[in-house]
Amino acid sequence: MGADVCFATTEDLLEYFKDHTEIDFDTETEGFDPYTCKLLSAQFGDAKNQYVVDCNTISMQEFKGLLENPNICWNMQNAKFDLKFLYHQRIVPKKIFDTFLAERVLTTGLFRARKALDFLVHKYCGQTMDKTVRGNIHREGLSKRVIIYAATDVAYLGEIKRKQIAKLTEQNLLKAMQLDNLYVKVLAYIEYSGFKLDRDLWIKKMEKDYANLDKAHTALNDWIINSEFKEYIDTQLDLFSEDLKCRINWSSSKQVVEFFKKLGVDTQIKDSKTGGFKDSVDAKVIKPQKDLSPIIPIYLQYKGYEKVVSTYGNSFLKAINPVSGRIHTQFTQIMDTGRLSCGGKNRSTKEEYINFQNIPATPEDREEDMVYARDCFIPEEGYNFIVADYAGQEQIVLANQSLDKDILEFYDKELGDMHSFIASKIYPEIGDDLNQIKKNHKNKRQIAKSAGFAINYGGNGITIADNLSISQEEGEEVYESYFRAFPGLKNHFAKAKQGVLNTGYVEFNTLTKRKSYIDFFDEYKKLEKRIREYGFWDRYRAGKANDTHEFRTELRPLVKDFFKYQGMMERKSLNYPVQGTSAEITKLAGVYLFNHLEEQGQLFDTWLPNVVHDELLVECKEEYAEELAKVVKDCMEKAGARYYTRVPLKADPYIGKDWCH
DNA sequence: ATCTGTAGCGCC
DNA sequence: AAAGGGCGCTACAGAT
Repeated sequence: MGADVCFATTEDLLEYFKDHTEIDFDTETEGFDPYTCKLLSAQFGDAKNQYVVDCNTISMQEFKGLLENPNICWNMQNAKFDLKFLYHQRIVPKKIFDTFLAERVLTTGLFRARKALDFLVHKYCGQTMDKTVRGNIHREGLSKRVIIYAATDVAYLGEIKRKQIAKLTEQNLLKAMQLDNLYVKVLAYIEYSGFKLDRDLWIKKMEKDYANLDKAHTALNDWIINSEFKEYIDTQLDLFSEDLKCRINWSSSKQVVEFFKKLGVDTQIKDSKTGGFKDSVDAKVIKPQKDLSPIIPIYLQYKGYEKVVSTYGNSFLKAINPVSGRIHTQFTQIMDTGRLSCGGKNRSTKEEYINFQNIPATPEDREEDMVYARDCFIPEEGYNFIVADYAGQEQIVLANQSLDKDILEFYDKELGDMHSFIASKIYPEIGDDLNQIKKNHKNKRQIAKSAGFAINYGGNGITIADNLSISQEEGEEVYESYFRAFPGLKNHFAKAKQGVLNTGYVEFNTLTKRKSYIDFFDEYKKLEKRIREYGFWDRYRAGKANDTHEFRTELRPLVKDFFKYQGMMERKSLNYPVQGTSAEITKLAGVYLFNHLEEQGQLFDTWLPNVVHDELLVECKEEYAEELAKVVKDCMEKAGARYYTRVPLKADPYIGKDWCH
């Protein structure tokens, strides 16, 4: 671009933008962490003029009024990043349009739009951005070419936004986009808040985990050394040692498979990728065979400790921020179902981020003297946690979406135990006294529980049979009776399946109309076209009968792929609306809560350390806790009611010093 | 030494 | 014809 660089004062900038209702905004920083890295520049712009503020000489406080002006929408690419640096200056913009999030909303399911702006500049403006200057910002300061580079980052945002809004309108996605543009402020705040880890307790936990792992490891090796499996004993003694050694690396599933087969364990499972069989020492495969040999339970124990030692170990300590003393992780805001994900690694800085969404839940029956991972997450001195999750969030969303008469009855009459209720519907002969079923028909209740779970995720009779280790026929029978019992659900699911096959996307709900697009839909349609060609099935049958080359190499794989894709789409069509709408409800609850904190002046005094799909975690001063817990409950239920009123979503916050669940 | 794919498993 | 949804991390195994 024919750039013309000239000097301007803070007053010039404020004067220029005073009547703007939208401003393109970006920052350059020393790095990714607002606690340890400085803000270098801030760029304010529109299509005509861009201002580059040197943050070394000018305080961002000069622009606080502008940035917090409620009439201005800030157009940003990946706003979460810049927001954290603004939060660090206690500046909270009111309205955001994030071109990165808009792109993800437009292309959910297809591919994951990246955070770099150059892709969108190319896609929407046909321009190529020169990113080579970026690396020099730190070294050469605000030189002319750096100024031009920095200004370029905000020159295109307005144009991208307008073109995105046209597409969002066309695809009926404006509301989904609005929700995520509201939520990005919340998610930035969650990352900025961080989560306090008790370092000493975590070290104690690691020591105990290591000791347990070591004990299990020794037990495994001793078992081998004292066994008949001489081929796994290393007899080549070390010069100064008389110890025999076990040759098996217990962390290698390949080696353990080999040994377990010799032990007589059935390691065969179906490979869903190839359709053939493969060997596995997955816990769910070998656990049912644990009575075969005492080494199997020891191995399972070893695997458990290996997991907590490796995944939930030293990386957590390394992640503690030297300035805040807390762990600040990174979330991704829009995955294929609109859910968040968490964790990751920065490719350039090698920084590793902790996944806050899969930290082991503390078991009900705590072992004496054990330290569990969640025990180590604590509130600051004088603060409390408020832990709030939705009760049966996905189940209730499904009830509202399917409006199945009998499922509604369960909620209307507050019958209590869902699994017993389903059992009573599948097996009418056991009556409808749910307490009695829970006590006297444990097996049928277990079948109902497992079936309900599988079916909600698109499973079928065979899945149920696999899960319960019952015959295929029995599994099919459970599947059939489930849908006989809930015809409304059956009808709802049939419509969902038809929908995705017709359109190539799954629409989550009627409020936001958020969609997840099927990335292999074109391929599916091509296969479908071939299969629908006149005479295809005659050729298929003839080929199959004669086992022809064409059948093996062309016809069979084609049909196989066709049905594989169709099955995948159908299962997504059942699950995504439930999972995705639940994610939206949790996001909206977060927005309501954030707005409350902002209005009450409680931001930076009350923290949001984590969010896990259906759960919000708040950290506030002890004296706020009682009242704020009510607000949290209210925000969550209000968010639920924005989507569904037929069966209300409920939340019940817990106040305490621990992250219990 | 570094990368990629897979198995296995943690959470909802 | 296949046969439960969504994620991310760690170890191994095999490759470069």
